[in-house]
Amino acid sequence: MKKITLKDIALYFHVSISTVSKAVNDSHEISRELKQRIQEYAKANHYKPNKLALNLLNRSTKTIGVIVPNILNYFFVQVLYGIEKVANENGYNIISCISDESYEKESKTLEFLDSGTVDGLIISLAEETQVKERMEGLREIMESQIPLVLFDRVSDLIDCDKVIVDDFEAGYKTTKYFFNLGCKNVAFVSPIGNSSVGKLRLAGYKKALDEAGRPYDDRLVVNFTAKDDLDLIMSFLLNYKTIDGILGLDEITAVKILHIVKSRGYNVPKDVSIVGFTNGQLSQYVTPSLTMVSQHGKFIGEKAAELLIKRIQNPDIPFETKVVKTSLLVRDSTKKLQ
Amino acid sequence: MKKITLKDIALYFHVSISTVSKAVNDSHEISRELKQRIQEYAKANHYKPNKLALNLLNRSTKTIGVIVPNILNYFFVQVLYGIEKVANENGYNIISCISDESYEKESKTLEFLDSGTVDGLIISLAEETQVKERMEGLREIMESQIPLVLFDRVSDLIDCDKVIVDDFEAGYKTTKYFFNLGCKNVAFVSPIGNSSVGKLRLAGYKKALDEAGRPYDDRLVVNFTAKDDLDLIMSFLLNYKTIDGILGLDEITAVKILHIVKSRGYNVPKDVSIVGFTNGQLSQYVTPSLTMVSQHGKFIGEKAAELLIKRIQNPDIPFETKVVKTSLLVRDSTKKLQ
DNA sequence: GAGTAATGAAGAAGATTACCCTAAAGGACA
DNA sequence: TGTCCTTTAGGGTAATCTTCTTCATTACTC
Repeated sequence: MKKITLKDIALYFHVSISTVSKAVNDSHEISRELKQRIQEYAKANHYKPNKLALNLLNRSTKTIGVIVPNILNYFFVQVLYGIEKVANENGYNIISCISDESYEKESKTLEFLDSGTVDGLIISLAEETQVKERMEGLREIMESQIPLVLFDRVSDLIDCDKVIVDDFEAGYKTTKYFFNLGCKNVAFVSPIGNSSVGKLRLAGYKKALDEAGRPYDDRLVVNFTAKDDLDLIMSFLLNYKTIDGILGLDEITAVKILHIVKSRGYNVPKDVSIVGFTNGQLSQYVTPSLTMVSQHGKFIGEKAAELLIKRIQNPDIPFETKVVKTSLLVRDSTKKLQ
Repeated sequence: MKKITLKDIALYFHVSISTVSKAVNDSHEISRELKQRIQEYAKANHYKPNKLALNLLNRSTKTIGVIVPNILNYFFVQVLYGIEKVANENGYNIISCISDESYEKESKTLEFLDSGTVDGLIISLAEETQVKERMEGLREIMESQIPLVLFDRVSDLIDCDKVIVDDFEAGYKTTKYFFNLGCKNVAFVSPIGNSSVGKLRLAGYKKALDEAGRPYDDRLVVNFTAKDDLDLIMSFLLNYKTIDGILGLDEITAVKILHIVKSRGYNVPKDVSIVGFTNGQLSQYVTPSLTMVSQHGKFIGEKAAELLIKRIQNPDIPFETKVVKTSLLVRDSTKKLQ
């Protein structure tokens, strides 16, 4: 017993398909009596208009595609939550995909989502895509005229709506904050050294160094990947100099650093202050609770979705870039101001 | 400059649509020369077959719908990750929806996903749906013959493939574990008292009590909702009796309990042992690290996706229920065995 | 006259809708 | 009161969305 269609109903009542269509849509062109019989029959047989046919007819799917690099990262989950909220309020559903930081997977996903499946796209680029500047996939999308919003991990090579975090300022402000606390040697530990986001924060860090008249020491800047042993890396760092401030570029990194530092006998925040990026659940509940730079993930998601829906409805307005300011949530992992 | 279709190309070359279709699909029926010209033109103009039309033609979308109650819960993110992995390996994409524990939102989503949008569904029920046993939406789905897999929050009223956690056994084993540690008064703190999952774990808890010959004290069983003040509730609990073991039914609850208990001057695990459910990142990094019951979220997601894809390919095999065993990850929040 | 190569026409997937047709009813007018 | 014209109720036709596939239909060649 497969899905019932207008055709089946038409056959049953010996009327035309359009009559049935009008009947189920309660058109006044159909007599009360016939309409009622058809509607009852339709209901009894669980008739539902086939969405695929309607989508084809209307050239719209009321669906937006989202591609994030990593769903186990709480920041992206927050963004996703924000997107879903706004999308839902506007009658859209989201089809969410994970690029796993891989250009290839991102491209394949893009190809899947191209060509009618979605009304628009919200994307944060895979690290590989950013590093290698492989924009072919996105170019295709742009040429297909599919509304596109990039967030967080964006690219200057693509002209579209964007929602970004003011990462340069965040790096700058946070580093200055360390200095205000009295820190002398502030390390910068990044699992995303290759992404635009990581680079901007580093630039901010350097500017703060510069303004404070301190030399830039690249041995205090540590890039690592998932394959590396953070424990080992931190041990080199801590043996190199008397570190009294550490900036971790995402939540899990900050938490891991805290663990490692504590396990080596340092007191946080007395000996070492730690600040992390992305305010999630983790940072609140570790001991001591971590001072964090919040990027307002949910808010970013909401803005991205709003921007996209606006563009879907009005494709010709000029592109917009929304900059979301970060805020510092001071907790117990940074010593008090002197 | 909108999307180019076969028709447009046909018009350009003054040939029929079917010729173009065959040409772009590299059919041997078309002369080499014409084929090449058409293919070049198609490529130059970024022709892509319209997925909607193909979906309609093939009556398949290579998309599976997923509805989870809450995406900010790490367990569901893990499941989602597992689903995405298997789906992706099999050429499926996922359209993910959040029910926010609300029956109404779940129903609306179900309606959206019904009627052709997806090839199959993977769902964990909203708490409201479970409590009120409102199965109308799911019944519709079943009658539409859409392949369906329920996981974690399931219902006996619906006959379909299921992936469940052995929550009864988990509740039982964990409670027994507390007794083996020497605990006398084990509290049971649940934010999901109304869901099947919560009830099963409680039943296991009772069985362990029973076997140990201890009386069931319902003041040791605490149900609360997001609106309630857990701090206050815990204070009542701790004042009521000398609690020396607490079972928290999800990760964030366990972590919060740990915080509250510690802040009241108790030593964990010396005075009170704590065990939580769902092994995420939180529990590893709090101090002391929490002993957790792992439900293997990613594995559940993988199994659910496998089950669904199997059913899509073969709709007539009998329904299956996969039970996933939990495992206890002993860490520092439970005292040592005596 | 048969075989082959190259192309086109038509139908199918499912739904909507602008437009058309038919019959009966209503109204006007001599 | 009979005839003609106009309405309108009720329903059907066909176009449309895009693609693929099956089955012709040509025009050659041997």
